[in-house]
Amino acid sequence: MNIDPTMSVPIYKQIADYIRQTVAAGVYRPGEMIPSLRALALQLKVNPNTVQRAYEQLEREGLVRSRKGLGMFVTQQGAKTAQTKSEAAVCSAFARGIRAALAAGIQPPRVLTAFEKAWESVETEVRAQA
Amino acid sequence: MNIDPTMSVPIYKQIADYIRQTVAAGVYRPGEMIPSLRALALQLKVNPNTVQRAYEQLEREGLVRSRKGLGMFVTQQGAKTAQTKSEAAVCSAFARGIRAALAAGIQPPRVLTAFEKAWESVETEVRAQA
Amino acid sequence: MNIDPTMSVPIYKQIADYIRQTVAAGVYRPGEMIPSLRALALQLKVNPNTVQRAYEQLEREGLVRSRKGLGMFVTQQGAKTAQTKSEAAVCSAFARGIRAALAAGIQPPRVLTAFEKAWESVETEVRAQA
Amino acid sequence: MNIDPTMSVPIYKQIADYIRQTVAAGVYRPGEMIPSLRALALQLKVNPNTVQRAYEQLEREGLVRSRKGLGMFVTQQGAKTAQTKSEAAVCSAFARGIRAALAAGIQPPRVLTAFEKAWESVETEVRAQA
DNA sequence: GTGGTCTAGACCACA
DNA sequence: GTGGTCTAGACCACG
Repeated sequence: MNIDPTMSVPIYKQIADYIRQTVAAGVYRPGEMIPSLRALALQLKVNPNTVQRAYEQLEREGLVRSRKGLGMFVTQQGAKTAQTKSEAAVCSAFARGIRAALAAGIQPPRVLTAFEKAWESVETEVRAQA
Repeated sequence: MNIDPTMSVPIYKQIADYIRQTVAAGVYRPGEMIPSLRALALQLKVNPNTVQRAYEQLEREGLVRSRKGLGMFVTQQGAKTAQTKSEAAVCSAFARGIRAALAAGIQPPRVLTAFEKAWESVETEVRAQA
Repeated sequence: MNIDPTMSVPIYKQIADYIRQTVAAGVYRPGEMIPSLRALALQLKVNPNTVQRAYEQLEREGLVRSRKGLGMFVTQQGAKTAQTKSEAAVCSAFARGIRAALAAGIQPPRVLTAFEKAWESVETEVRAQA
Repeated sequence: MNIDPTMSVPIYKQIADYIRQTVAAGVYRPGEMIPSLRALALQLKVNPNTVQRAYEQLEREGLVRSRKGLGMFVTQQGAKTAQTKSEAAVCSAFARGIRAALAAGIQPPRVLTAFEKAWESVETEVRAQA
């Protein structure tokens, strides 16, 4: 997992996004526990309050549920919720891009080209990490 | 033009993006003046300082050049700069979406579906405005 | 540090120049935090917004990086950037003087004399402060 | 004569500086008339008010004196005044550079190097114009 | 506590 | 009229 404290995206959001994507991808299944607050804070070398804030948001989304003294557990509908949320985020990012493109007078074919270009650049990133 | 003060994107950035897209679309051509600080502030019902901040950023990007007592003028390379910047913003939005999709374990075909869905939703918006 | 609000150079630029020189001189090293907005504003008796404006410029130059909730930190290449920028500013001031001198028909030997005179006057200032 | 309306130096100051340097260089001698307000405005394609402002400043400096209906004439002590003023401006530019250099921890030998570099760059400019 | 944004209103410099 | 700077004071987001 990669947390970059220098990015403009706040740390707590990076954490929440990461957990949500992980649940959506099926790494943590309904009923399973996600990493404990303190363990994750230690691993990422961030303030426990920051992790807490991320976990609060996930709980508000209904993705996980805290059981006192035990930890945070993925809810039964958690996987589905995570998938829906994640897909909505993806759609929203695409919509923002398309809206900006049309406003700038970029023609539809060129918008598709931009999409392909973005795709390739992401694939290159992924390969570089591996 | 639509400014939404409730969005997380700061107002001054929304204004800068709007002007940049406008220049990219050829509404204001090199050598022409963009709306005066106060005029735009009145129209958008925001503080002149906020518009100024947007204009400062555009000047830093080399899109416009300010002349005291006269106004802000689109530079010769302004149109090209605006197009490049705008396209980069579009690509970046797409890349963000794709990255999030892959992280959430969404399969490539479904990513394309999401893109098409986003496209349609934007088209619906545009029609609604017209 | 001396801020002179009566000078034609805007205060926020004086502050930015001061911090840049400080970083160039090695007072703040890469990874270290520069004074907080409010602290510096109090010390200089200026509005925090004015200091912020200076800090924004330094961040744009890549000298520092802001982390919300923590402060502004000198980047790894910050020291080098600061030195380069500072030296460029010095050269530019000299060039402006030389250009003015030649335009006024001052002969090269007298330009050198003027430079020596300026040097002595600065040394006198420095001694006076100490 | 070169007036650049896009520069940060205000136009009226560019004009005043130019005339002052010209007088210092002996192009216009005491008792001679400098170009008429309207003629210069036409030639430089600037607002006559702007030229007027430059001329007002020169008159305040005691460099020229207006004779109603005739024009602006270089005063008897005008040449000397212009030379003094010009030299002071040169010294001041040098002093600013030296002050910035010392503040940035640049060692005296390197300051001299910067001065030589500036000199060469100005000479290159001059040759390019010719 | 940190930085970031916004408003209201002032004053200045410039053409 | 134009843009540029500054203050005072508010509210928010982040750690």
